[in-house]
Amino acid sequence: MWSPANNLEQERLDKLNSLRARQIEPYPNRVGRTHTTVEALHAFEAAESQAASEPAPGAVTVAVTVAGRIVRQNLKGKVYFAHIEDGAGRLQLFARIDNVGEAAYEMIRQDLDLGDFVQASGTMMRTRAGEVSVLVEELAVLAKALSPLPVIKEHVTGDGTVERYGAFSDVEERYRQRYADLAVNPETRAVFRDRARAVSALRRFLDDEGFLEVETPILQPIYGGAAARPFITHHNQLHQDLYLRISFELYLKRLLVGMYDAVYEIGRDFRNEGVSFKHNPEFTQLEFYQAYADYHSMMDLTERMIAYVAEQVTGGTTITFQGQTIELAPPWQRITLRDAIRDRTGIDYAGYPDAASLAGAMRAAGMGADPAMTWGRLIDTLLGDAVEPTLIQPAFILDYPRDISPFAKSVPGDPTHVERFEMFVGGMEMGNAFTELNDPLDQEARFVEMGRLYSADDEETTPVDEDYLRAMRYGMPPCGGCGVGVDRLVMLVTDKSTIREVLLFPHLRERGERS
RNA sequence: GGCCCCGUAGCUCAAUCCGGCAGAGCAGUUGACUCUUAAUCAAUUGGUUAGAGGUUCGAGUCCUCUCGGGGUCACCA
Repeated sequence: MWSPANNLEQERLDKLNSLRARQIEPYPNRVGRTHTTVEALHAFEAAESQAASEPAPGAVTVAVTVAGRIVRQNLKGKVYFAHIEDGAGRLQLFARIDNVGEAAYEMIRQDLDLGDFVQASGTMMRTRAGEVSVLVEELAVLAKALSPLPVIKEHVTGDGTVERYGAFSDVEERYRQRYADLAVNPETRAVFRDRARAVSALRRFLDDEGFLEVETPILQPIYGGAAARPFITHHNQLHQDLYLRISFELYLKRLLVGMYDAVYEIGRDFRNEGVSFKHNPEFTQLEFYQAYADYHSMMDLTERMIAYVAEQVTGGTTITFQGQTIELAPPWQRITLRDAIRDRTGIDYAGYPDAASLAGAMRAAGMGADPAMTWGRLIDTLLGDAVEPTLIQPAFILDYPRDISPFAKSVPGDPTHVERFEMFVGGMEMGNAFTELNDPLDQEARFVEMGRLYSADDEETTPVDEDYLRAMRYGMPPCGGCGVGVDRLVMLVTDKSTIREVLLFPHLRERGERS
């Protein structure tokens, strides 16, 4: 059973008990709200301007009942001012002992705290200072707050800018108690409204392009579609270990075998790996697959989609990300991986066709090169170290080494490369796409090849998915597929430098007693 | 996982360099105030300085370990 942790909570508990002792229910079941704060304000302003246009202006009477959380209060002798906030906005309450009576005024004076939810009934008016307010006739507690929220004071200066004092800014506490962060920091609420707008824009765009939204298993007997360590869980009754999915890829492509032309899924992937400013153990992924398409048409579609999302969230395709101006309107730069690496490092990896010679060239250029890495992994290292950080403006990097891309079709006439692109914006990888491999025998060979290449670090092996191969043997149409990291996309359009700022409840290590 | 930085009242922060009574603002409490809006004025409560151990006459401060967070590197398509 909870008990007060400090005098602030003790005093609030005393107030709650005092209310109950006077037969005032601090958590009533029913609310009688007639207007949101903003509706009340607009109703009054409309009535005011209508009255002003009439020949003989009379008193404006707009009766309302509003409800919200007390975010500021100011007791001034026998009058009381408070601002309440609801999901729509803020509104001032103005209560006088003459209007509400002595008993109610005593409750206001003694028992109300910042953070309490209240309901106020009265008529709209304007204070002498000009602020539209509710002249309160009745005031009721809707929910007593026992713990104090962080206190933030705001000062609106002459030019309309809001100065804030004592903002709740402790990063760890903001994440651990996101509800408090959201309650007191409107800009945090704005981030997650923007996130919702971004996700719904993705859906709208793909729906309009004729894609079908589907849902595939999160619990999978065989994981695959990416190189990542999975989370393992267990089904008790089936006596079966299951994996939390690391990608949707193999299930979505089964659906193309099943004759859907275009499908997408937005959902959670889980990867049992380190956390960083752009990695969380669970993250939101968008994957979409289109039959009769290839990676060129996926590029066209993807750049239009990202530009659409930016436009829907920010109002335009030119955005500011971490101090840099980024233009997301198509067309985006397209450059092969080989050219991009040669531009940045002077190394043309085509001249070093095996891992040993490439690693030697990298070391000669002063770069680290893990001797255990395959040729493709070395190239991937070059991409990550030398190319990725330079890609601030949106760019597609094309044509990847075959051995790190087991689900992509080869470039015609070039057995060492596959038709694959990754897209980068703001120095971050935002997505990954292929001309999807639909040759079942080649696919089987790739599984075997991957198993051989990665037997050393077996946890990242892509296991052979026999059911997926069976599906492909029924015939899979040529298709393009693309995956987009939704969290990173949201970082981009909300100008946040870490993924935790765009996750409502980012993963944090468990903490002991303090809470 | 390595390295660096951080953890003081409900919130935001001082005091740490160079060991010497643990402070301020907001919030709270009491009082004054019938148009305030960072309201104001007066008085006042509130601390296991993240935790454990050590050095010292004396530790928020120095040392060791633990916990948590941030950054960075490693890892990670």
